[in-house]
Amino acid sequence: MRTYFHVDMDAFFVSVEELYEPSLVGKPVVVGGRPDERGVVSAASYAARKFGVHSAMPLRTAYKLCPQAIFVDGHPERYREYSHKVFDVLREFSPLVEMASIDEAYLDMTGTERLHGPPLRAAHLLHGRMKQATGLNCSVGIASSRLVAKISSDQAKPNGVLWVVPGSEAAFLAPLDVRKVPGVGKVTEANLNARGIRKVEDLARLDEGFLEQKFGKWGLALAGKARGLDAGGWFDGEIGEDEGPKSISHEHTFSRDTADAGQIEATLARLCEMVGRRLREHGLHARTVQLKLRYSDFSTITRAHSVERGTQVDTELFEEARELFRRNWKAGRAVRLIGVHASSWVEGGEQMDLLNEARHEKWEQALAAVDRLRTRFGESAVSLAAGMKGKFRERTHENPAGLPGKKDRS
DNA sequence: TCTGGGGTCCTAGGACCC
DNA sequence: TCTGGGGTCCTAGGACCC
Repeated sequence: MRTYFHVDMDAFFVSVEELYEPSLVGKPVVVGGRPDERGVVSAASYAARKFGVHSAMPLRTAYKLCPQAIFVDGHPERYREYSHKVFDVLREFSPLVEMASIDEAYLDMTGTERLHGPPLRAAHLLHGRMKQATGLNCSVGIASSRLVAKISSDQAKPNGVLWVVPGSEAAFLAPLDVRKVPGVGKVTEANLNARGIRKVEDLARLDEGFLEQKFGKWGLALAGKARGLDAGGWFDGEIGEDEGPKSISHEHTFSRDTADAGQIEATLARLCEMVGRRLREHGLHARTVQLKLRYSDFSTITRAHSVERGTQVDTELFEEARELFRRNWKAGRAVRLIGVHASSWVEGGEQMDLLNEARHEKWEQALAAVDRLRTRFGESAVSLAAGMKGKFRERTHENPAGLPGKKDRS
């Protein structure tokens, strides 16, 4: 029998913003951008949630529901910094910690009783220590499987601790909506509801074979989940393994749909620089470059191309991405979003003739210098020439004329 | 002026190889 | 002249998570 904790930070982004701006505490706060921007809510304070505001909701909708809310931009660097602080606290309680996302983690607490006492005591110690060290509230779920620990931390929110005692898993899960099971989203919920399956107990009653037949491999995992088992899906493998990213991507939604090829390609260049930079940071070479295009009607296509040897060079990524764009964009059709996605890592530097090798080396050296400049002076300090071909940057509230600013000159 | 951005995993079809 | 499988890679799309 193992003991797992699932630790989930409460309204994480909002809480971090409150640390920087204490006057926000207790108020309806929406993190994600201004209410007139294209975008969705990243996080809402509990005061804002009372008005029906929740994450993933369009900002404009949030504004309609709660016009008095304070809308703030997100600060990913701040959240990453606090995520590291959270991790450090968790490591005081177990060597086996896995951050499942920026604001939640699994701990394998098996065998830590002599150090921290029984699970409930350890959880309360952790909870207090978290507040003391980071100033943030969290909720802790305790169970014999990661799946049940995750569901239980959700039930414990906000700012609570909940232990599902071994043996009581089925009784704990039975009355919950199927939607509470991680992996059951809108679509699966609707499919299950259409068959009269609403609660986890309805799911648990069903035959495994039936679920497998109806939902394939997923149905089998679902049958296990209904019984509180980790097998399959996101819960395989040991806690604490970090294998690094499997893909790196950046995308941009224009504040207004555009059919201006210059503007779109300039944005594409910028996205390739961002992807390239992160590939270099991780020491990765991508063999596959994928372009994503979303049109005004929200229809979305992806087009990918794989090459023999990988790259981490901005211009090479851009060549691939631009080629995909030119081949697949219907000229004149207004674009809402464009994205670049890199994947399929390979060891770099092999199988290149001497000329290309030299050129490639030069680029890598130049980019290392560019990365250093960007670290010192900010992301927009240096840009690919192609990125400037659009001659103007997108219009934003900071730059209503859409003109290149001081920061854009290189 | 409804619908972000960064990810993971799964499915399914076609190419290609043995 | 009729018609195997299995395995892997590539591509496109979709569900889901935070």
